[in-house]
Amino acid sequence: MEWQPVRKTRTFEEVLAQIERRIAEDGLTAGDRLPGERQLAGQLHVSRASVREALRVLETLGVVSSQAGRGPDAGAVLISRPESALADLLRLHLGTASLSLDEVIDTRLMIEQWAVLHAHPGHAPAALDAMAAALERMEAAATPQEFVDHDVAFHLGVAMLSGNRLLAATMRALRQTIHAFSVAAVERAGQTGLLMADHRRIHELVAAGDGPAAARAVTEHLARAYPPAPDGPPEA
Amino acid sequence: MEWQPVRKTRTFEEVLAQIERRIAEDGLTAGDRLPGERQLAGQLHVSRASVREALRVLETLGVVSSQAGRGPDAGAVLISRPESALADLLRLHLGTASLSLDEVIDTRLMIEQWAVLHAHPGHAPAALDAMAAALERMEAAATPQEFVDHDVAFHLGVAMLSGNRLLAATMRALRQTIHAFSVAAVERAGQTGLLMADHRRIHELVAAGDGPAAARAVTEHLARAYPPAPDGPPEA
DNA sequence: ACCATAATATGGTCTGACCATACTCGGAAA
DNA sequence: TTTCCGAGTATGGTCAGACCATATTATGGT
Repeated sequence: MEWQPVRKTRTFEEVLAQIERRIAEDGLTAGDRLPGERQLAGQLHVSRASVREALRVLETLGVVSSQAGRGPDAGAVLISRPESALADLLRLHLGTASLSLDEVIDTRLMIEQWAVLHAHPGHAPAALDAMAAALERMEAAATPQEFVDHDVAFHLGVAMLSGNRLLAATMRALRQTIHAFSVAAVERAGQTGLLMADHRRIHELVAAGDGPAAARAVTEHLARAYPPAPDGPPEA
Repeated sequence: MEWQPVRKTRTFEEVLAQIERRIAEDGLTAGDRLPGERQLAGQLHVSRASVREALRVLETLGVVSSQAGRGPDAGAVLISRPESALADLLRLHLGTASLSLDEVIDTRLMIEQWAVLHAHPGHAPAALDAMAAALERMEAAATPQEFVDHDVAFHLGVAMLSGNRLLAATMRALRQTIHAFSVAAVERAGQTGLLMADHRRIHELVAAGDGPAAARAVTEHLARAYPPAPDGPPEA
């Protein structure tokens, strides 16, 4: 038998847990501030260095953002833009090579099909509203950038139809990548009329509760928005 | 007009970049070691604290793992087990409430159904092998813990059928959560005979290339493995 | 040859200090 | 009175040096 090394927890991990707990219990949200480093260190009876290591972890996790020289109110700010951190994470995990377009699109297709087929009565209305709002803004968009901004919001709304936060989180995690791909696609396509028609159709079908038809519409839409995959597998 | 504050890079970020560069240039892989903290600090002419903050970031990203007291050969080890970091990320992003069982199971179901329906001829053989190996080990498992270890490996194999690394990465990200849930489920169920029969059936159907039937089998399996959801939505 | 002990190097932590920045507030100038 | 400028002050960022517990390696005695 082999002895397991007891895995003594390092103090910054304890600090991390306490901060997380505090965020949860106090219901802190984006924009709220944590106590200053010295204050935290004092309250938790640890050194400032340990507090800083914990804050560094929270920062790479995309939870807080620190800024020097802020006034007496002070401390790390809670943020809520985890996408980039998650994207970095994925990039690092998958090795040097970044995700292929196919992989991202397939995943998108999977999530959106699932979402429209499993729209949850309790969550769908809010998602439908978000989709409708995104549609309006898309119409008024002047630049491809702007159009894609709202396009992403629309598809995020689709992902939220089922009320499954994990799906929405995954979609948000892919936001950056999707955005980059999409701007290129829209600029290549030039006109957005067909895409908008697809969007409206999807929205209508979901609103009418016709999941299967919506799923087909989603499939067609993604096929139209992104080149039909020339062929030839990327890897040997 | 407002001036952007030039965002002076903090020294630990510079350290981070240098370490990443070094890893890439020297072609370091899992198991290789970085120089010790003091040595790194000396070479880069920064304090040990800055080096440690950088290492903490790399640790959060799942790139390295530090361990105290190792001999003169030294430093942080390169690893390739990003799952826990990703899991933490997701947990934090989704707010104070952790994911519900339903959300995790639904996502699993979505991924596995998609995977068996879109098995990629180039990637499926390797995944099938992994599934078969996991099956054998599951039979020999003595404890629920052990059984679940290989069960998770089996389902990870399922997720890899399509060759989409994003799906596999997501499944890996959920590994910890699934593992915890599954141990409880297996202990509750007591006997694993039915589950093993499901596993074998899924493997056979995929091997035979019958995606639709495999998808149905996956659905049945997950329904059997996890209680049929009493009812009553968790949130108001 | 073998095993227990000492030496050594490492990560983990703490203390106390200094810097540059950003806010606050009081007093001088309008 | 109002406006604006400057000192004061608290913050995050960084550093140097120290101590501890642990893990590896040498050492030395049996």
